[in-house]
Amino acid sequence: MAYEGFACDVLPAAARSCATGGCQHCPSRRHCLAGGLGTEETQRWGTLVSGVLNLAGGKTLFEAGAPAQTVYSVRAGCIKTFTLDAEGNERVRGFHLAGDVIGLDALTQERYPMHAVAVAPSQVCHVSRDELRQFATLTPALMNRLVDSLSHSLRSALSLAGDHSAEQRVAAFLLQMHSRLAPLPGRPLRLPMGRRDIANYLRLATETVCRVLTRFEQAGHLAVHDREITLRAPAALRELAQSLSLETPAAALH
Amino acid sequence: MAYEGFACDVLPAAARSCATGGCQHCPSRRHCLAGGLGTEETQRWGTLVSGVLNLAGGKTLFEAGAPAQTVYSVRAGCIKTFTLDAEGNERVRGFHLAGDVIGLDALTQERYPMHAVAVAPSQVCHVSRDELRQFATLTPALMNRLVDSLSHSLRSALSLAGDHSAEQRVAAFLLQMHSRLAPLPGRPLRLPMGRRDIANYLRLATETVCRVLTRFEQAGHLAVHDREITLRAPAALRELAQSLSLETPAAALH
DNA sequence: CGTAAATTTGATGGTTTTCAAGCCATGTGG
DNA sequence: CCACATGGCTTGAAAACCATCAAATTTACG
Repeated sequence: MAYEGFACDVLPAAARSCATGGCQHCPSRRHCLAGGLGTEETQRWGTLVSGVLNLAGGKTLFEAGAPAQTVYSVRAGCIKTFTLDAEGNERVRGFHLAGDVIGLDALTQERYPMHAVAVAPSQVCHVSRDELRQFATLTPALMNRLVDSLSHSLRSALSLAGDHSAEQRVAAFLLQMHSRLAPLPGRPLRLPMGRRDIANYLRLATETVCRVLTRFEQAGHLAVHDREITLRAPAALRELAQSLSLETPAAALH
Repeated sequence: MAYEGFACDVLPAAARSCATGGCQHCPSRRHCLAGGLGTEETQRWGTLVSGVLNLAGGKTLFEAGAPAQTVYSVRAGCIKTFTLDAEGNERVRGFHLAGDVIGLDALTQERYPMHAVAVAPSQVCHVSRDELRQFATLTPALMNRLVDSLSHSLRSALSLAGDHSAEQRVAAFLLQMHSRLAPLPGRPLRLPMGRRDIANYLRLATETVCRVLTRFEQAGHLAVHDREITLRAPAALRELAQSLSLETPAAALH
């Protein structure tokens, strides 16, 4: 079940703060929601974080339909969110890396609309939905981060909506992962998730993702070693992915 | 340009009210944003409507990037909204029928993110963005309609995001049009838009839409006469379209 | 009535999926 | 330590599906 080993894995805020020095010294604070906040506000933010949860790869964070009282901020690792259709087929909706927030839907809804599972060993911070909501109304900088986060989700959801070729999708995915994981210059990009999840997310067959990767490798655009990928010609990938990002002049509902 | 013949085509609110008896007697009031309001509130709503615009088929209502001071409520006809990508290719984002509202983005943004063009002869009501925003904060029923309208847009946008077969897309489209246009029992469904716009909206080739329609006709699911379509076996279509609607347990961002 | 546009049908080709098999790493039990 | 099973990844061959090109037919409209 979801919270297997919960009690053992959660460090109370005090212990965590003691162990890590609090949010001010969190290694992923720059990417975190709290990133744009001042020192004082960051401390206040730290009091919202009621604990840190360690999740082994494959473990469930929460399930669709469960009451949503908590928003999670990813501190390390990778969480995938997905839905299940009527036939029980998985449908990956997104990957959440360090600094990403999961469960923002919870701000306006009572239940999680998706399942959330750790794809790699991960750490996530608990944040009370109600306290976050309250704090956000008092802190414009935080509210801006929340809105940014939501509109970013929407944009990336819409960018997958178009009919793009397999190469365009994979190229865009690799570039996005590269910018989000930001490996040190010269170091390879290590993808936290497997080919099957990537393919599902991009709405492609697993084999197609493989083939596109080998095609890119043969073209000299990158080097593949299992889940480690070295981008050799990011410009070529960017050219391929272009139409995926330029497509939406502004965030577009209708 | 957008407002060609604007001055001639707009009836001032007073004249319109005189001609039609006001929003209380508008033929599409049940589908309108004002639909859920009480008599008194509907009258107040009527004062927000500053005019009615007649648009011939093919005429532009507004262009992407234009300052968004007005929200439009479709009274009759059909307006399509679309974006243009870098190469100038059109991309249909939605069709707006009687009762739909166009430009709700304008509630939070300064400019229209999309182009809006009448696909068939249409009538649209002008509503001031600022007055609508003000009125909505005072009228919970109206605010609910606004949120419903937005979440409906989001859901339909996401339902197109999936990778579905041409038959699934066309079936879902026809069912949606059938329920929104609600032809009298036994009467055919008259589509306001052409095959090209349908195909573009569904991310298919025009020819594919044609072929699917003839395939449906040969299967006995419907009868096609130009833009008039009679659904003979809605259940068969519903079965095909199922995965498109059941896919999202709840409105899902992430 | 005639021209342009929209719709339909046919033939062809390309991209992706599907089915099938092999490879490789990891882990387990003997 | 090895045999073996497992699951993820990769590659190959065939088929499905849809887009594209081309042309016939119909419809719309000045």
